[in-house]
Amino acid sequence: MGNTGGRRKPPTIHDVAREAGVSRGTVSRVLNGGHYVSPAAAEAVNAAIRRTGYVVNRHARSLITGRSDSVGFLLTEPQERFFEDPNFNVLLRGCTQALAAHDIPLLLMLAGTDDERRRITRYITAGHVDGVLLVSSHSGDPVAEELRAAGVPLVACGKPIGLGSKVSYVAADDRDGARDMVRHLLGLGRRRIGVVTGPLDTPGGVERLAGYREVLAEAGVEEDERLIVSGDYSRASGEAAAERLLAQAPDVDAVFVASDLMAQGVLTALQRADRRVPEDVAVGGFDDSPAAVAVSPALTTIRQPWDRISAEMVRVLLAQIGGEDTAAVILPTELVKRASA
Amino acid sequence: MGNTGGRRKPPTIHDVAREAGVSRGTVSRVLNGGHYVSPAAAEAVNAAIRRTGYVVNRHARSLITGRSDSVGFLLTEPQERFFEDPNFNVLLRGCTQALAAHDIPLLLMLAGTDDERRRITRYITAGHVDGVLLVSSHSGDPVAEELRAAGVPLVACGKPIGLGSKVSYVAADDRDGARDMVRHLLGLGRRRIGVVTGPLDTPGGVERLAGYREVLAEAGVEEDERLIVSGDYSRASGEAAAERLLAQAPDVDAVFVASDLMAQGVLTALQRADRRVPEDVAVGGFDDSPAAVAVSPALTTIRQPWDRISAEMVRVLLAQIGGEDTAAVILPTELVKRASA
DNA sequence: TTCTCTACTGTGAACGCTCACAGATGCCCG
DNA sequence: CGGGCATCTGTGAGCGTTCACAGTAGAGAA
Repeated sequence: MGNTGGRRKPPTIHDVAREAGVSRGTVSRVLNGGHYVSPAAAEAVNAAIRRTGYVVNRHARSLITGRSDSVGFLLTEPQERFFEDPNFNVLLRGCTQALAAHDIPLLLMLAGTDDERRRITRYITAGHVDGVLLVSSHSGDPVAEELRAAGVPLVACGKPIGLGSKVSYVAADDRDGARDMVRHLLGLGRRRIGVVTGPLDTPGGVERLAGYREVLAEAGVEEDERLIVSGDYSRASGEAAAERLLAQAPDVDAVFVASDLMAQGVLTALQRADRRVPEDVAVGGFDDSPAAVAVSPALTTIRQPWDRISAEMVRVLLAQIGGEDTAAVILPTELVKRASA
Repeated sequence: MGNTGGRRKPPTIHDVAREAGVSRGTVSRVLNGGHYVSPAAAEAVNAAIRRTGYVVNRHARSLITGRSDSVGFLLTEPQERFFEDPNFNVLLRGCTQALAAHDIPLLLMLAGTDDERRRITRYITAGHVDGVLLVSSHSGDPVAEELRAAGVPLVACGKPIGLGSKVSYVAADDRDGARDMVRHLLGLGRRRIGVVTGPLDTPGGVERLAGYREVLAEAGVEEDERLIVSGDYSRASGEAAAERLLAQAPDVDAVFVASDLMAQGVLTALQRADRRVPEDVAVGGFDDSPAAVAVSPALTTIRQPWDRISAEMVRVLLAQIGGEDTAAVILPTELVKRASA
């Protein structure tokens, strides 16, 4: 097969100008906003563009403007965790589409190895993208630090935990979501409420646990360390955590699990231990991922507004690229009641 | 916060040349292969590059070479189906990493709406990417046709079904995988083997069904239309298909399901109908997705070599960009035995 | 010596665009 | 009627690179 047909040389701004009977400058002005052009000229140019099928050469434009009109979507560190997580897909898709609306392509960047990390950092700091959407649960991510230091516009998904310079971020209100869920479990009359936390070096992990603690304290339920176990958001870790929980606190009557994926594992473990859900043990998840309805009983869970998160990330990043000062954005979550609690 | 620090103007090839005491041309030669440069000059240039932190400006390079040194990863049509599919992630990651090794960024392109389709087609045909990795199960995909007609290097994942000009593709050997699975079920002594096919407007759907038929014919088992039901690769469709199957052919003693996701649904339906797996009904999946081990019993399934598929797609695409004629690549699958069959 | 060949190096032009600036036109106001 | 202003248009320069070409130097052959 091969390149049958080949690619013809595309028309340039010059061709359009000649076709429309105006100068390059006028065509350029029409292309960029259209200020200070007469209606007649604009019309002629647009017609010529249509006729010639002209598309701007972004390389030439970028060369002079210094902008690349593209942004990077950077995933650092534990790729498996995210790639297994359906929310990642929703986020990636949302960002891609939000950017597409601005005609800005998204470059996918996966920093797994140190070598990749170096390459990507160089690529970004060299100005090949205008800004970066960062997904990194890691505390004190060195790539993020370096990019921030280089003054690269940066918006993180989720609160970047740890230290260092301040970074704009967009996140769901993890703590408040956790509070809602635990309140719901309390409302069901449960008092021995366990928790399977996420990794405690991630903001989500920390915040969801904090919400759990707050509500119990508020309600006057005394805290019991045996009711607290932790996982790493994976299904398998949820299963293992639930086993530990059952061993440490056999009288548990509800579990708040910090992710649906882990909740799947918890359900498996409970089933094996012959505990009925929700009669014996109510289970609450977090994420409202597809997994939540795939299991039986369907999971009561906390929905994170991923579509809004991605849209906000893009909005904030573009604002930052535009030179504005941007702050953190926290979006509300929603309790989704299903069969498991 | 905002742009504290700001971005300094990066060094150019000119700066490097001055620093190394040579001309632009020599630096450029070192950058591109290093032929016809004296060892001394090359050394001086490399030292200067290291000292200045120079990174080539890809826009300037692209402007003159006409190459963009980037490729698009294009997903057309039913986005939900793919985004729910964990294999998609593996593929995407594999392609990104394989390209990264060549220092080529991957642009993610999602063609959902007609508007997006138009925009993306224009973007690609304008030469903003050198080639396209295409994921599209759709028959006669108009975007693919248009790209092919424009002479854009193109490699599809899976055999593009239907008509039109020939397109290079990389695929797992669906038919052979199906054969392996059905042979395995026969080997277990099952004779009333049902099948839940994928959508029959996709190559995978067609090929896997063909493999099923071939083996049964070979084995002298007479075909029974009641044993054939179809789904769309989604979990829910698998569940519905299994219900139909049980109603039409209650004596079914094995089911070959064309995807693990659907197999999950099949398992649910069988459980509800009080059929034990694998004792009453053996179940074979396809994909070896994470879902395969997440369910109980764990799925016997066919593993597709996704890591090799992505690597091959990139290899073939780069060859095609380099002007070579490329053909289809078919990779072998592997039977993974677990509890369900 | 002179001529040729190879290895290497520097120079200008060009890629397609935007931007700053200068010029032109028309209008309103003094 | 001239000056100021707003609106519109064309022109040249330059963004950072590669590429073709010309040119230099040294080695080896005639």
